[in-house]
Amino acid sequence: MPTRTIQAIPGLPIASVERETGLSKDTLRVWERRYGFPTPERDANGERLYAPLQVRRLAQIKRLMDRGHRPGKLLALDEAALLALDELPSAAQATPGDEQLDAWLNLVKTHDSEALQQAFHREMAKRGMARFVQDIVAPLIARVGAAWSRNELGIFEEHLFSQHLEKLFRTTLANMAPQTGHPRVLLTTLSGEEHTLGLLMVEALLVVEDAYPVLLGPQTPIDEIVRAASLKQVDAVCLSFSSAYSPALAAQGLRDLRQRLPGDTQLWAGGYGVKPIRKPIDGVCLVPEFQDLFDCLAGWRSAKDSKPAV
Amino acid sequence: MPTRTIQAIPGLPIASVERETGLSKDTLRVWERRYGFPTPERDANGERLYAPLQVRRLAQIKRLMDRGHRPGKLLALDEAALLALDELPSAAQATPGDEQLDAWLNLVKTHDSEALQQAFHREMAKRGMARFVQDIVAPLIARVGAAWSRNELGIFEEHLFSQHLEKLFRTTLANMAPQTGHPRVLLTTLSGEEHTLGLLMVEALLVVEDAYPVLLGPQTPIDEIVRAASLKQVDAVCLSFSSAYSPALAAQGLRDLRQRLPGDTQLWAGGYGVKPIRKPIDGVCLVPEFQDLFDCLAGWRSAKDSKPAV
DNA sequence: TCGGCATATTTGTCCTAGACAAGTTGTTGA
DNA sequence: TCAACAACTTGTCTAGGACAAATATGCCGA
Repeated sequence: MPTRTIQAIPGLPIASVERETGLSKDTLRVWERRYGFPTPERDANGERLYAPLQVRRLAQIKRLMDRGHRPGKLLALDEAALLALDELPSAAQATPGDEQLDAWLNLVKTHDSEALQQAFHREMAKRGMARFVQDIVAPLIARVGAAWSRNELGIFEEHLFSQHLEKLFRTTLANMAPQTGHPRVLLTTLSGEEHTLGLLMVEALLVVEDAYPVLLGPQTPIDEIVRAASLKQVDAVCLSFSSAYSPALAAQGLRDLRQRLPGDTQLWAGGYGVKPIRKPIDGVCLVPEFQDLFDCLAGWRSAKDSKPAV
Repeated sequence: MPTRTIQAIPGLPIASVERETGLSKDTLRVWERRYGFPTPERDANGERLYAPLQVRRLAQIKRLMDRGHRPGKLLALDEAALLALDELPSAAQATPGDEQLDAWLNLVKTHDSEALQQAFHREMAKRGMARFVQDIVAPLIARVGAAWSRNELGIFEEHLFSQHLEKLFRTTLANMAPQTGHPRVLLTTLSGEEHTLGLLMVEALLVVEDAYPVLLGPQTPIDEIVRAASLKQVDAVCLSFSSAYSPALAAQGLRDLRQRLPGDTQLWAGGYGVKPIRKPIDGVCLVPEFQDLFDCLAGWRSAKDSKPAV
């Protein structure tokens, strides 16, 4: 068993830094050229070796960029200013939320898996699925995201939280076993959007409303969505966009998909990622809030009633 | 089943090809330079646009490389020879349940969700979890991947198949509810590796062996893995790598992680992605096959017995 | 004062082409 | 038959240069 020597780490090669920070090799090199940071050492072969401290700072800068800051500014700042930014101005931090949500956020922070799982089950039984999703889960996810960007909890806690929710929804849904129901709705995301939780929440809401969701998982290319819609004979396709997804990309993707989908197949788009889309897209139903999903559903049903035979 | 028609898009940019095939941009460019394949068009700006057919072939070549073939040979072959290679020598896996697997593959191709789900449950009950995973699920996943590379089924079928497996494992695991057991094993993947199925299979095997898995989900940065291991007090960390993950990156990541993890915490690495790693890494247990997982487990338990008090 | 539009800057990704180390294969000699 | 050495293969790194998409800034008219 090797004794761990602290100083023994000369530095990380560029590939490791890419993996750890999510900044591409090209970006790392071009930052060094343009801004003079980072300043990696070189090994005998002239290849970059990044000091662990700089890697840490790069990760911090990446986090701030995800909050909307621009690299040009961030890279000019020194250590202290960076930390100050990290603490302070996370936009809508002052959500005057319930104490209950705060209590739950605390369970997430302390990785109290058992308590969290129990609380979830209790609250779902108490409120019913629809209200549970809208009043608890969705706000809590937003809360956790905000806390992460404020560096109050790490990726580890966030992953654990996601896993608990996924487990909860999947087991609950498995027991509800929808073998029928209308409309039939295909659930997926476009390539580049990996978040599955939104889909699971929608699936849960659809099931309790006696619709028939077909969960396809994330990241389906557009032509495959079209093929799936046809083969599974769905009445609607529902896409989910997280806030990380570029609104322009989302709008473009929705237009592309709308064009290739049969006219009588509805197209719904939900999630935080569609909120910034101002202009309505022809033939696409934007569902920024879960409440709107019920409107879509009702809309389809009344349309169906007016021309019943298919 | 008719071969699916390739859509008339101009071509994929290099970044998309990297994502789809798992071949790095550098590799794609150097192959073009050295072997004259692939031969992408260029857009108005001189940037590469890869024909969908060539992307498919690149993915096929990658698959064959994971089986041990060398790129120099593969890239010199024509379409027919490549397909022949794809069929033949992998049949070394001529598991006796061959016809059965083919029958199941057919269920995947025809999106017969109900029949597939039923067959899964029946077979799991019949064989028990361990044999079910090793004899059915793992080969079937390989089969589906091969069928995809032969263009016999699309992403849609593959996603649907994955969703069924995920549902199956998650519901089964939820009911087994491990609140105790040893060793405690943290399950996750490095950043860049998104596949969750491997983790779920390992979790299932660990639970039936009376270990205590902690499922963290995919894409955890190294320092967060270290923090999670410490906070959750695990005895081992188990990473999963799919065949798309670059072996060099995997090895580098494992070395990085090994260095930061406490010496008494074991590190296991499994999945198709570790098969091409020849050189053993100091202090890391490579688990290319599920069978080897049991050896790791037994190894830990005998080591623990020899110094019981902790 | 404010919204809309044209211009300027910022920024990530792509390009070429050369180099080299680690791994694999092939050959020679004991 | 097997070890040692040479030759080849192959992925990843290097260096700037270039450009388009995203974002910021300035300007004009209402």
